[in-house]
Amino acid sequence: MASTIKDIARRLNISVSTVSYALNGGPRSVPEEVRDKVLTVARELDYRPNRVARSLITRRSHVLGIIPHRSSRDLILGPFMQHVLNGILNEAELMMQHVLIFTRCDEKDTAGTMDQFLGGHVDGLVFISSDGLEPVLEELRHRNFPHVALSARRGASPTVTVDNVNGVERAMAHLYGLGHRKIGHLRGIPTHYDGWERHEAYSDFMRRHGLPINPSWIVDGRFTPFDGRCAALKILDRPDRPTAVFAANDEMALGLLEAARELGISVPSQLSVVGFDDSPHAALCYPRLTTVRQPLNDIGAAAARMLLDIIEERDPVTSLRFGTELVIRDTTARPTEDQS
Amino acid sequence: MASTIKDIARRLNISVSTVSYALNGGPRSVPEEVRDKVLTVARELDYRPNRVARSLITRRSHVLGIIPHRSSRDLILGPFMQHVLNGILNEAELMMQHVLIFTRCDEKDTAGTMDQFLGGHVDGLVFISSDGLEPVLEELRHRNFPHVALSARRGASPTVTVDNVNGVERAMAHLYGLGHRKIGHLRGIPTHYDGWERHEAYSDFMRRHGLPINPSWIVDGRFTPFDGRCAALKILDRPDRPTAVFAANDEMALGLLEAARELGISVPSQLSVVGFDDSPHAALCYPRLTTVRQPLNDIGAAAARMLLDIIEERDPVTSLRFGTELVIRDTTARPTEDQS
DNA sequence: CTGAAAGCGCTTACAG
DNA sequence: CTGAAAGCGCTTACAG
Repeated sequence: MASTIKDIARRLNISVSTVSYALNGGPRSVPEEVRDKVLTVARELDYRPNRVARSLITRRSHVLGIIPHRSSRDLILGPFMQHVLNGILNEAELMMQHVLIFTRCDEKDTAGTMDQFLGGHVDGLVFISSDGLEPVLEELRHRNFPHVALSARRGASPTVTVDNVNGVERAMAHLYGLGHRKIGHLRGIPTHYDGWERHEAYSDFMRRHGLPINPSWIVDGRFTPFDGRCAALKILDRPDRPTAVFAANDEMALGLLEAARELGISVPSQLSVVGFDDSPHAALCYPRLTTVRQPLNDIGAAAARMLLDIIEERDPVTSLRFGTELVIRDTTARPTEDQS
Repeated sequence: MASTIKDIARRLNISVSTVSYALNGGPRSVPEEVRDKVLTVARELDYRPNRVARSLITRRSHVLGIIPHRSSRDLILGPFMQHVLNGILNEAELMMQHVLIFTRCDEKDTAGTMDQFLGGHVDGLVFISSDGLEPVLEELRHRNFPHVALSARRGASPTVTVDNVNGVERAMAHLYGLGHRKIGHLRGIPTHYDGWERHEAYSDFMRRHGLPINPSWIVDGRFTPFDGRCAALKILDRPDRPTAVFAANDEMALGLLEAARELGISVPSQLSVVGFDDSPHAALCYPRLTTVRQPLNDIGAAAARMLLDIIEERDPVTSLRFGTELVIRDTTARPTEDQS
């Protein structure tokens, strides 16, 4: 059986309060010799403080909760989640917090979900995506429970987002500037806010420039290379295929590149491709991917910091939006004459 | 203020025990009408059970702890961690457990580290790597605290490992079979058990086949593409470069491919490359990477399951080793005549 | 200055 | 069958 402060107190014939104060170095001061004795006995007994008992009183666990996005039955950790999580973890470490990932998060069972979230295991929550979780966010707001959402509509809950509209604008303007007029889109999950916003921005650009939006040039995918490949096959394997495709993220663009290779369509000479994210592999694949960079690590770190600010009732910052940058590499070029 | 079972009990003039039994549906039975009233009031008061209070008594948090490997000051979530974590999360979900990632894990401060681990936040621990944490594992064993280690020497603590020796053997035999005799190695962190074991297996193969081991053909890296590129540059940018290189993981192999491209060395005609992992990008890069596949997701899932088995004192399974498979793609070929 | 006691929100033996 | 009580391991006002 593990030892407790009671055991230490008994051994030294002092009160538990003194032991507690000695162990924590405050707030009440303890004579140095007593403190030393407590520390010695603690070591002898292999004492480890029970943080759960403490957090029952202090109402702080020093753990940040993460709610991953679930694009299907199982949880897929793509580069987006990977790098955002990396940012969260590094920032959490600096702030001396741990990170708990909630696995079960049934959209239909709001009550059960709330039970998990509010059970005291975490001091606050970072939602990787708000997709399907509006009722949960709503209740969290109502209960005033600290939370931050990525990929969510700005306004209601505190958010850390990326400027999708601006990012897509850069990508599309680049393609348009090269001479592309027939531009397709590998769309993300439409209920996913970023996916939705990028598609909106794409459509908006096409309309504004009087370009034809061909429905068969727009196919959905769940942000994976596999989905990207399948979707790309549908778009590219037809006589009236577009001369360029903008993919909602790099993973799908990678799948698109693969599909093009399979169909013998050479990139960028016969097809231009732009992705979104600038995940590390965008620079390692071949041809190297032209893409819209968003600072995934920084977004994660900012979300973690904002969450702790809310938990500790500091600044009233409630939303942050990161800019993007177009990274031109080797998958984009002018369309060839006969294509236009 | 959030409501508690006391509030419910007071409202209905019944005891907290009855409320507790009603809410939990047992173990004591409660008349249906009382149960209904309790549930109604609970809803009215927006009652959420405090799981921390419960876990103080039951000594179960239903949370599995993860200790990531830290290759440098900050935590790097490469594909290895990504897919292992994915396996852990999916399995944890099936087992109704959440997952807590420990951010702070100072190798020098064993006591402080143990405080975190044993604080009651988690029921057990999965170590992504044992690198630098032997003293911690030792104490965990001594205290009989449930834990499982990946990338660790089999024997002391329960482990889930991959058969590195066999995997490397396949990779090397493939290169040797193609006619390669001058084979270099992009080595992982030597204190990392998998990295160490792969290097041992590489050396062993070279020796057994009477091949020359040239120290300048072996360079270390921390498993990242960036390190792979730097290391590869050292190996390749010299007159007596090897005709093939075996990289300790795919990420470094990807960096190697990039370095070769920069140096104008064409793969596979002038240089053969084999990686390890078969992470998704191995099939998406160009040329597609020949590599040793290990079932990362399954390894994570198995570790999670083994941990819960230990926590709940089921089977006495204490170690599991997964096999590998050579996936031949486009980065390996016979060496050209003039190279031999 | 230090000890006895209340209490965090639960679960569960123990009485009645 | 149900309530009063003890207790999980702590923290911290409250007495002395």
